[in-house]
Amino acid sequence: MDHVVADVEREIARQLEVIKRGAIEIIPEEELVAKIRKSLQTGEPLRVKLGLDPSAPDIHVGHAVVLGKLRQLQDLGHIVQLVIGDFTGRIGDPTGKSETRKQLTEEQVKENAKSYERQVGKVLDQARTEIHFNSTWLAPLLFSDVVRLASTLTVARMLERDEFQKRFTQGAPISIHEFFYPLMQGYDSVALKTDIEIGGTDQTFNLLMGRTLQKEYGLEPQIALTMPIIEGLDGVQKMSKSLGNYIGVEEPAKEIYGKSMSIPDELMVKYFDLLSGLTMDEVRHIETALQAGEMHPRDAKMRLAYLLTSRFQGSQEADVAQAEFVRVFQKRALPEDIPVFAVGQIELSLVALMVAASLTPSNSEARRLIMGGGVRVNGVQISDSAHMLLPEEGMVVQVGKRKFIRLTIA
RNA sequence: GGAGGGGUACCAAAGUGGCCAACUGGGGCGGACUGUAAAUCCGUUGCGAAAGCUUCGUAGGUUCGAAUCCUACCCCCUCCA
Repeated sequence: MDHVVADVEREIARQLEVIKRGAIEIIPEEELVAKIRKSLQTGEPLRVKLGLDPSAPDIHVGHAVVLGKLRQLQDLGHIVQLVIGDFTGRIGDPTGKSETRKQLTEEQVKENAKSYERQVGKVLDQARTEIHFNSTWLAPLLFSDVVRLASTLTVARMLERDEFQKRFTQGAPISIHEFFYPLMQGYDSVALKTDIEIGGTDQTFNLLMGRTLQKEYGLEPQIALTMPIIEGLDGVQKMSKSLGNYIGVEEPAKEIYGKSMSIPDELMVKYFDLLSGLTMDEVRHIETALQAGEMHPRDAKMRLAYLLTSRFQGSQEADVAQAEFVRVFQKRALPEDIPVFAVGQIELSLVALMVAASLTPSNSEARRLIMGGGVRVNGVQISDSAHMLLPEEGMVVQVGKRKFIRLTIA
């Protein structure tokens, strides 16, 4: 009997260690220990929830931090509840921008959910993943239910949320309905009897709301597990689709590799730590080697880029992407496969060609680029914006560092 | 309900009858340097080959001419109730 107990304790310690790696906060840790113990004793897996925004179905590397943690939890035997916020999405998350969201249709929601499933499948274990739509339980609520929900919180309490706090002091608008967002998200945890809810640190308030509401409804409160927010390619703002500073998990290998190479050096170790899949020790090793100047930052970053690419697109693709990167950016040679653009063999202006091949969105833009020295034809810089050219088979037009087309005579 | 302030390009912010397609900063893009890093420097940042056209919350109006003046409307903020 004694060693059974000892085994349980050892297993708890093991699980805790896995869960803690890379996490910012576990609120509260003692309750997590209790939940794990109970799970081990009853054989019931813990339910770990993650909320997803239905309107932006592009999973990026920032999400992968959280997804990676979920995967670890699955590997520990627990269950993931993905909640597609199809109802919440109609309200808009109070993270700035007061644009009212357009309501998604049923089909769009279904489609986006499919897309999520596919992308998330790159990281999660499908067999241990449940997908829920929160309209299922939110839509049927009566106004009286909503009042009951709302009465659990005070305005002062609501204003504790960073985002509200900030906007309130800045005199920026806060709509009343935005207060419902955390309430709804919290109610999701009530409906699903969630044991652990995971999110970025910016979600802390919402995660705690789940605890509050679960207690209010006589349930055992969930644990809030927060993960670091990862900065995007600009190195300053958090990675997000709307800021355009993201690496999408479904992007072509070339893109993932290239974008990874463009992250600032200061961010490298963080990326290694949270996304590379390397052990703590390996990450430490790279970190010290970099600090000591024993490793060229470029080489470290290439390793990172390779690991990220192969994680999402497989190692074969990663090999190709790396070789391509070396060829194009380090040896300044032409990429392997340049998109081909068919033209007639008639003289035409370079500007017109660039627009026709959608290398640039407008003629003005094309002209600016030419005058700025950003355009090459067969490797020769063209600086005359009125430049005319007679297409030849195989002629290569390059715009900037990375946009190429090869002409073919139609 | 009352009083006051405000809505300018991707963002911030000047401009208050012509010199404004709109100062400046940030961001973006391109170039030099390099490691598709950072820092720095240069150019560029509504559309159009140009003439010119469309832009300053929305709709009208005054004027030879408006982002700037008038009218109505919409939205935001602050204080009072």
